[in-house]
Amino acid sequence: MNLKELASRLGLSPTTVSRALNGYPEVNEATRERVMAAAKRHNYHPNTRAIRLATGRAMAVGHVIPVATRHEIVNPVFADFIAGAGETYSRNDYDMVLSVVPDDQEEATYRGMKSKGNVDGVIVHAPKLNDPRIALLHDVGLPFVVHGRATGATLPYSWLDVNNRRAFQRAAEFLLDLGHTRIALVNGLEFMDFAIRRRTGYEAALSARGIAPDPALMSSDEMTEIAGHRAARRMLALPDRPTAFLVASMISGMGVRRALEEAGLQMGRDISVIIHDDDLSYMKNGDDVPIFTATRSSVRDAGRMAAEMLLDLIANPGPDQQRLLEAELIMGQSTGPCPRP
Amino acid sequence: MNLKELASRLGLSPTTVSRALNGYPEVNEATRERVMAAAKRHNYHPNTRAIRLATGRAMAVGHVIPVATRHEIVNPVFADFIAGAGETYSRNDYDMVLSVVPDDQEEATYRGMKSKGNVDGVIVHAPKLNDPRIALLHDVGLPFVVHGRATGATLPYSWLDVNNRRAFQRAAEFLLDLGHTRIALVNGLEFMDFAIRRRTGYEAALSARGIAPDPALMSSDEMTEIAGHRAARRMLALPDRPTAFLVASMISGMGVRRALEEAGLQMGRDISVIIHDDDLSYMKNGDDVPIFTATRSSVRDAGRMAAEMLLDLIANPGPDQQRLLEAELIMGQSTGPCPRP
DNA sequence: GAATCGCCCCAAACCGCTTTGGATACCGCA
DNA sequence: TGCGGTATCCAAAGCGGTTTGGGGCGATTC
Repeated sequence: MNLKELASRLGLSPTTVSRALNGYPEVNEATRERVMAAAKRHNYHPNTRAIRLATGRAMAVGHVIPVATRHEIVNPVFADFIAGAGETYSRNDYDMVLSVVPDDQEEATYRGMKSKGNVDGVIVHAPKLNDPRIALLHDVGLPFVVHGRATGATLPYSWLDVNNRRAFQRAAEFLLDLGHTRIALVNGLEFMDFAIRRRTGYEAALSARGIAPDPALMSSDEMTEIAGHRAARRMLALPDRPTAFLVASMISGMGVRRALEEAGLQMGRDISVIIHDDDLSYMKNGDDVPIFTATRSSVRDAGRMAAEMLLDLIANPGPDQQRLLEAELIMGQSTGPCPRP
Repeated sequence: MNLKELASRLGLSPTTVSRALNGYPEVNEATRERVMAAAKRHNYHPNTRAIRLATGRAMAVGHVIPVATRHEIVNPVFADFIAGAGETYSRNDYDMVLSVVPDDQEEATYRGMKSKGNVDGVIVHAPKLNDPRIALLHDVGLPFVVHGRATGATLPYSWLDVNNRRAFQRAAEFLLDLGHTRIALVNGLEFMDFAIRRRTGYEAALSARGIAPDPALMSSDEMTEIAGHRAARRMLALPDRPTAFLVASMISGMGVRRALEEAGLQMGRDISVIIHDDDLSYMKNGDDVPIFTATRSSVRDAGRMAAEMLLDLIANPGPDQQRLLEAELIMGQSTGPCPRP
């Protein structure tokens, strides 16, 4: 069942039927209803491929996932972001196309998307320091929204980010207020922009209290259980071990917790831990009472909002949009006063 | 730069240029090279939208992710499967379109995909007992491959699955061989087909040794850290507590481990644990030496293979294909002889 | 009563490619 | 010399929609 056939069944021209279905004014209201009814009755859905060619719009947005030989972006945070963005796309009848490509083909992929015209815009994931993708996408001329920010980018661009600096600053201050001075940072990889911001927030809080950040208490690694465990274990073995941990993710936090348990330390009493909680749907920080005290910001909501920004940008190409989200500090059972005042 | 323009620059017809680029024989080899060179020089990429309309193929496959009010399919396993499938699609110039839809709109989504024609086939995720999607997709007439199997389905269909039953049977036998008799099963939700198969494998192993499965040692819940912890804690509090655990996933396993540590039990010595390891890229079961003894099967590889099966099915619609993968039993540090012989 | 105006509708062009059905030129061969 | 065959290319008709540029007709205006 296509437009032409539907039109002939109705004794109308394809033009009129198309207009009736798309809400154009130059069609009698009675006719429109007749068309609508017939479309429903015959289960007519316009062919997406034809619409796309005729309108010149892809009605789709791309997410490029570089699959690296070295570091994986395919991480649990990504899954939830995608889920959030996908909800927005579905609501707006857009398709989400995911391209999983070797990281050395990322540039070619973006250029190809533009010239092949299979997407109207893209979301940029996991920006790095001086991320080259921003200049690239400007050059290519594809609307885009960055999830996060790229320190060092000279060109303006649209982004949505969590205030990572402030979140970690507040978390550190909270620990300081509890009397902790030996506060460890178990950070993500520091070529990732968000990790840099978190470190600066942490350092700022310490410095403001006259505490010099101790490199021995700072680690930067992948946000896995293993890496979290490894970092915490090393730090706990120090002669002047930390009394508190600031940890980059829920998963890292589980590794840290394992190290604490191995060391016979009780979380919340002997030692404090604050994690950053992306509020992942399948990895909740506790049921009702949070396990970890946390800086929380739903990455799923971020996905929803970033997608909305992008669709808006595609619909009316205007000035760049920015949106900075604040994380909330959630009180859990993993923090308490410093046992060694 | 489009085909027509490229053709006129070359002094050729669009027909010839199209044929030259697509490798058809009815074009002079010298001409073909001239065309190829010009295409490269002018950075010509055929418009995807036009190709799709002209050929009637979408060059895309769909993955429908129902986002439930009740249970989430957006889980970490899903992310890795997608990554694997995406690699296959990229290699074959197919797009992957993800549809995140409320679960009550799943049927409408599949039907819409067919009539709107934006995908050539779909992958079905997380099949349930008597999954209605199989009959639906038969009805709709969209090629599909199921990741897993749906017990109770009457129609034939293509699938790729891990031999979950045998994996859990072997794991249970391994524990039995170590002298364990009180073996607990921390399973996933049992409306999921794979969870049912795992349970039957577990039960079969016990029954074969004359041990009646004890309902108190069997739990079925979401595969989260929290749920794993909850289940293990409950079982450890039993008067006749288990000496070994068979656990559905890496994440559940982390919850189980937490419960063990709380109970002061050392994994591998006081108590044994075997998990199922999907070999997730960001949640490895240890670096070189596995943390957990595990039944391992890469879900990423599964994604790659399922996608290949689907593309094959689309290219040459033939008989259904099935593929059953065996999990390997990986020796880790979490198992040992039963301390209470 | 003629000119003007809206309201509805339609024919046809167009989006950029593929594919069918020739057309032309040149070849070898009878 | 003439004819079938082959190699090479092209014009045009699609794919299934959207959109432009009217056209017919009854109502309104002068």
